[in-house]
Amino acid sequence: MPQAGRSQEQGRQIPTAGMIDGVFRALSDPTRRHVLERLSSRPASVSELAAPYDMALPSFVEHLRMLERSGLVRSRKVGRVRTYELEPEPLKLVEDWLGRQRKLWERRLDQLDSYLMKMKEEESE
Amino acid sequence: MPQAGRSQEQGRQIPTAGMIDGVFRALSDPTRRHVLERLSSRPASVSELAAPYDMALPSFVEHLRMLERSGLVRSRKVGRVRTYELEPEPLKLVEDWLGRQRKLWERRLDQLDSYLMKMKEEESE
DNA sequence: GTTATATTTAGGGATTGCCCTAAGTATCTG
DNA sequence: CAGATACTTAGGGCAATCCCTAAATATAAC
Repeated sequence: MPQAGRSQEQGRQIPTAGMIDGVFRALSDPTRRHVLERLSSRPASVSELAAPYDMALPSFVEHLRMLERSGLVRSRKVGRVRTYELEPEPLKLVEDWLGRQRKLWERRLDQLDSYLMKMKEEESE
Repeated sequence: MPQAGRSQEQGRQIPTAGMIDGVFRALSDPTRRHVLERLSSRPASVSELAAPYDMALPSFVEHLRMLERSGLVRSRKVGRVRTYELEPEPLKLVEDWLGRQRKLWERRLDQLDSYLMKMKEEESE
């Protein structure tokens, strides 16, 4: 009996250094981001996903392949229909990087602010 | 009297739909991400930034240009030295997208979990 | 079994990304 | 002003992206 639970970790990739590159690149295209948004409500087939786009099917499918290579989605084929669904782990990877980075940036800019504040104080003394 | 404060908003870009593409693409290269990390401690010149990399200078400078096109950094040239510094706004853009997305994904997966849970219950009755 | 449906494969064209070397320009230093 | 320093410009190669059309394959439906 085949299981379908999320607790099953088949095919999950180990977060390589290079993996984050692929996730960012996958996210750099509006079509692919829209597909991900679409998939956040429910899994969908290739043609369902392709319908809104004025693009030849093979071109569109290439986007799906890229999303799958990046690990952001997974697909299974049943009969003649391939269904795609989300895989949220990689997103956390890049979110972590961004969060970490933003904290550092803000700290740095706060330092700059207090430096400028101090300058201003000393200036007016 | 030239101001230096962060409160000055010169050259800030309006968040276009296409801007987020550029930011994600800029972040998709490890060299560029490292540069950003490096810049989170302090501004730096081209050669300071290039030093750690085993790469011809013109190649490296191309990365810097891409970072600047994306809006993630800004540069000014004084004498023969060009200095780069961070520009945190664009990062928030992509962080927002990711945060929004992750919430949707998690909701979706929670729904899946409760669905599977229900299936299991009904199965064992 | 023929026809419609859902992809997939094959191949090609334009643009961009990511690297290089070689030679320039502009500025600083002695 | 001569030489060192800090980039900048010019040009080229190779691979990947992002789009296309035409034709194949595999399943489903009548």
